[in-house]
Amino acid sequence: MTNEHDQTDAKQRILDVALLRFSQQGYKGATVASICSQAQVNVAAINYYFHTKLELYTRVWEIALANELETNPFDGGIPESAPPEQRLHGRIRALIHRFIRPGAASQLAMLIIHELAEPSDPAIDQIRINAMKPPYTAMRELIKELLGQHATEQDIRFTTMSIFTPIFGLGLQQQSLYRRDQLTAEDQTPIHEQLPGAIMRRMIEAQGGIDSLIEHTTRFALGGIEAVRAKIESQHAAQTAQGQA
Amino acid sequence: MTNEHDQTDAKQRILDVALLRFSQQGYKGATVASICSQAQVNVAAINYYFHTKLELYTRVWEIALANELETNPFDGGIPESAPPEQRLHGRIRALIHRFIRPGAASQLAMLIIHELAEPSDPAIDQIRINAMKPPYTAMRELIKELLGQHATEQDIRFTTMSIFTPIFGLGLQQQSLYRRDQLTAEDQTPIHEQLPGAIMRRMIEAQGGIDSLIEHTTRFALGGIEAVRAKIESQHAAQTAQGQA
DNA sequence: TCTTAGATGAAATAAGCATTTGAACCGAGC
DNA sequence: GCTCGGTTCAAATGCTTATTTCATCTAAGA
Repeated sequence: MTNEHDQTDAKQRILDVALLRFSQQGYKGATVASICSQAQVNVAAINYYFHTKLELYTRVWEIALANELETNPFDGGIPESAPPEQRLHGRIRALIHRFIRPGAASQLAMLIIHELAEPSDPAIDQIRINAMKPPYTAMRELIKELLGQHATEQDIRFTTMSIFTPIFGLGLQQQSLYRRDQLTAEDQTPIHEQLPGAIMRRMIEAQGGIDSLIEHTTRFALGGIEAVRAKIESQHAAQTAQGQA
Repeated sequence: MTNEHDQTDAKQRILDVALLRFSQQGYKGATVASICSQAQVNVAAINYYFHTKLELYTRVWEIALANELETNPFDGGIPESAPPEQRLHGRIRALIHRFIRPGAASQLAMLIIHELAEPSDPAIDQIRINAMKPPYTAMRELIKELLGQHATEQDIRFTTMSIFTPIFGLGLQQQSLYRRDQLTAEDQTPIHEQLPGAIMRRMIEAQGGIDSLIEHTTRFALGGIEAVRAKIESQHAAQTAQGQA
């Protein structure tokens, strides 16, 4: 029978630790042995409760995704009725908080970044798509609205990419630096502190840094959108004129 | 004595193959055994000529960096005397060609992306900085010029990041998809083709896609810069007015 | 022709990893 | 008290790695 009350049961302890380690170190980086030792269970327990490491990993993704849906709305709390500029600001704020906020980036975001950097197994593709597509699609629709009715499919996708990718990319850089910190022996000078990404990290970690980043990213994005919109309209005007001639 | 003329000598064959494999698969992904078999040498040859895998890897970085400096100028061939907007366009074109152009991204760029995704060893930090800092610094100076004299350090760095990171990030996404292609068994439907990154890949690989991306990125960047510059100037005007009051 | 340093090869070594095994433990129900 | 199923454990297994060893080959110089 189950061993009920020795603190939390083994299965739950494994899940808790696995969620933490996979999000910090990725699938390969977090070894079965390290997870088990931290969860204070024998290695055989993983096989007993989850069959394989990969199955444990998919459980962790499911949990992280469920946690995220429960706590962080994609729209940053801005209602659909608000003007699109304000909704963009809300979404960018939500994304930056989720992917970049020092020490508080969501575990799902960290899992996504690890998978982006180092795809682990096709088995989790479907759940990965479930996690990534909705916020992307929502952003895409918003961009479409902001670019106006004459925007082509390419205009919309390229613009969405221009806004999304730097946030992903910056999150990745932060994680990369974190992993390098881990790798560097204590007595060594962390030479990678000279990398542009490290300077960015210091700015983000400074007082008010994350809010400045949100403001900057929103402003930059709106400026970029405006430029693309201007091009779309001038193109459309030219085509209309030609059509009339 | 040396075995001179059996085609090219073993050391060179190892270097050629290693450059290829490390840039495609990263440090961990490219195994000593696979490199040796493709170079048609015994595994002992790597130890004989290079001591360790890590030393071979640093040689490869040195070679990739030297190749890059020889063939691809950072400025995209636009002279310093050209207007800054045009120089930005040249730099963005050079970066996109280097990091994203399908099938033709430079080996140095691919090495950089792999290191970003999965840092291998502090031993190559210095050479990595040598490879990344000059183009970043050059871009940073250009942005500074475009933002005008009242831009703060933070304005400059955030803006540079907004232009640089999407190009890195997109290159990373392309590599990530490539690696996932490798991982997926032939008889399986590549489900990851539904990911936003895969759609982007198809657009880039289409006829004229890469040029459209360059045009878009430049336009978006200039729009973003303009928005940041407007904020800087209005802030400065407000401060000056306050100073006078 | 013989010597010898350089180069190559097959096999051994050692470490890290996920997974499996089979015995031991433990507590509820008979 | 005894059994029995769920649970835990230490140790073994089997695979993939980089690295080492040492015997063998090769060709230039004496």
